[in-house]
Amino acid sequence: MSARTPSATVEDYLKAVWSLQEWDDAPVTTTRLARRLGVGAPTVSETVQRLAERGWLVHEPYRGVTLTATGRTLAVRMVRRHRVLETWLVDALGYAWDEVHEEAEVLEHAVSDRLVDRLHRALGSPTRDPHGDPVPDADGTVHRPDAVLLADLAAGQAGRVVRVDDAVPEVLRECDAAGVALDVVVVAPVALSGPALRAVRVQPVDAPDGDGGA
Amino acid sequence: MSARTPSATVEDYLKAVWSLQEWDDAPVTTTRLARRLGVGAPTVSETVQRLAERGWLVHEPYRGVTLTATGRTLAVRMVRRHRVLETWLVDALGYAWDEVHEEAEVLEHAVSDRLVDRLHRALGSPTRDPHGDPVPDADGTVHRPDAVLLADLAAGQAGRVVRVDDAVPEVLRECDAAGVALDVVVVAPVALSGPALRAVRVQPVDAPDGDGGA
DNA sequence: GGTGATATTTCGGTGTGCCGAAACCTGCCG
DNA sequence: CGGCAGGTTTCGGCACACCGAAATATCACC
Repeated sequence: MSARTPSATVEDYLKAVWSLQEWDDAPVTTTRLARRLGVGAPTVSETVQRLAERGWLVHEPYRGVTLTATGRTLAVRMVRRHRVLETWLVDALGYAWDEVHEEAEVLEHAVSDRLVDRLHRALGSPTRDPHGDPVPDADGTVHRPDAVLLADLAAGQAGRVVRVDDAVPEVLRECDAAGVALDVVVVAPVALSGPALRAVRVQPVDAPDGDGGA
Repeated sequence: MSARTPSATVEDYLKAVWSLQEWDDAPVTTTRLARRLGVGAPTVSETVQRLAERGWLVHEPYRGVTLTATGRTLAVRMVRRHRVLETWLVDALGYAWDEVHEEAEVLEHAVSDRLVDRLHRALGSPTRDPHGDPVPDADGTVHRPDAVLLADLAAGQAGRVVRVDDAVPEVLRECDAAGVALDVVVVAPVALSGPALRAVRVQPVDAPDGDGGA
């Protein structure tokens, strides 16, 4: 139950739990966490137990995990750090949007809240990162735009791109090549691979005036 | 002898060894390292042995440690990271010079060389950090200005401040209060505490026209 | 309602990095 | 040159974070 300073591993686990639930509310199992974190299933089982003892999450054995209020706060803080850092890398240092994820993944464990807040302000207090993901407020509020997977968009229907999952760099480069970028209006079907279609989220719009990309 | 990716601890130890020799060539003992790193003497003994096995340094038991070429390269890379980061915090984010050390100490383990190089360029390729310490080149070259301790400056002699040790924030704030900043010309004796007099290095100059601070 | 495939946890084991207590060198001083 | 006070290393032990192999639970299908 001790509340010591969380290690980078703890931060990673909590952020992973939160992220797995951001766009999808299927139960967060240890196996999904293992895949996400790139470690073995036994490691996750064990670590999850430690985190549960520390009060960051609740573990229902063989069922899955849920964040406690404390855990969620820490998780959202990590997400904020990650997204502010990605924005900084792109806006201030000229990185491409497919190059920032890995770098931010490491940096997020090393920046103080103070630094993140200054950085955020210096960047003009952006509300979303280069991939369209919302930047949580410093108080932990997250404004999630409701949007559908591009894969689920009915043929002929138009949608404005509001978010592209940044986990797989190849997908981002594929979007670049297809002209799919934030705020671009596309019309289904769009010529993208399956993974890419599931990485892009759009807000349906009425007036299909863009060229779509097909 | 394996050459795996160095951990943050390894980076800290190597940088500490290098730093203890930057302005002073007394032997680097495990005890000095322990004080510097804030860990116990047994820990240092043990860790130093691991680093020696990995080929980063040579350990002469009961005598002290010396960096190998590989170790020195890594150490200087860490110093470069640290100093570029400090410069960034001050120049781009408005931190005061007594606030950046701790922050950079953590960040230096999380930034890639690529990021540091971009940052360095974005800052205008500075050759020294906010405390006057030289920023090593990307290839590992360090240009150390020869300068004497303010404590050793003969009375009546003038000197231009070229470097202030940033290890102790209080010393930096004391300098602020006394008007001692980089490039300021002071005349000995200067009204500073002992630790501060030993933290400031000056280059003697012929024309004592500044007001000194006494 | 049993049974097997699959998911999950337990078990034994490893490397890193830390500690206090105890053993050990080294150099100095009488 | 012996002994003592330092500094230094060795020893036993701990927490974290990982793994593969083995045991165990769950669920879906017959």
